[in-house]
Amino acid sequence: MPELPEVETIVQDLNKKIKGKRISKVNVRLKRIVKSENFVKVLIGNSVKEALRRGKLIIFKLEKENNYLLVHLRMTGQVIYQQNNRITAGGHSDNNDNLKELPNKHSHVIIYFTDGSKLFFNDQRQFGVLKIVNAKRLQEEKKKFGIEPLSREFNTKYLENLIKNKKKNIKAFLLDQKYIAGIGNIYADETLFRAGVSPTRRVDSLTKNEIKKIAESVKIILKKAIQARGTTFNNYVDADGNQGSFVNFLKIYGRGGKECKKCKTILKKIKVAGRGTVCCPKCQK
DNA sequence: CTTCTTGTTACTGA
DNA sequence: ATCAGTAACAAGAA
Repeated sequence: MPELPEVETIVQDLNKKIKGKRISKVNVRLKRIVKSENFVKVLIGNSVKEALRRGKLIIFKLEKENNYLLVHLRMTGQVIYQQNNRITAGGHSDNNDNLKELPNKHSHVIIYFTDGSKLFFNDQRQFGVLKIVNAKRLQEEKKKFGIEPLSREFNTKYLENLIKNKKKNIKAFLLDQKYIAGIGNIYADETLFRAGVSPTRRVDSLTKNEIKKIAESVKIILKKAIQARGTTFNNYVDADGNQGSFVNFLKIYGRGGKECKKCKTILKKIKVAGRGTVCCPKCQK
């Protein structure tokens, strides 16, 4: 599941690959994925100035007329860059089919560049979204997101102010993109385990020290995950088709029923905020 | 066959 | 207004 670290990895990779490349052709094989009428028209003849990220959203700044291509991968979306019939940029993958011939049956949009390279948007579940927006609309889209957790402004004090007068549980709060942008199920669970806070705790019950721990843990976990080029829990792959290695550092996600790495207590799998949630009843209070 | 999975939005009822 | 819960979206794994 592409969350902030996975999207960041993809964006960094793509930035090295497609800056300045001009689009010669666009093939929309599944119309539902594309939410803009002018999608093909805007892209053809345009070029990519740079790739950016806001939360889990990929933003391609286009050269012409202040337009932007927005890509949200949702659960199973992939953005794969292919040059000379060899894959050099990755995304979330399933069945390692990114290593096979592209396009495959999940390749819903293909962007062709004038130098012969291609960008594939693949999505098994077809929940991903591609659209074209202008500068004004981009600002509106960006405004829906809360603070970037890796920004300087995000610290204990900021988080303290953010949760003021809120009554949600902390897991639902961390997952809510309008408060903090980019955290999904994996990193919410890992963050709360590291902070020693139960996912079911209401935010108005947290002590100042717990808030501090959570703010610090968010940053540390996300930074480490980016360093590891993301989490390949199922099938995510990095720029060279290799797996993101953060799966080796997961302490809690996907480990329900197994022993806690800290205290050997059997980890609980529960449902919080409508999401499968793993926590240690002893380490997380 | 059923159930579960994940991100997001929409909707319900409290 | 705020919050919890659930359905919906689609496809596949178990």
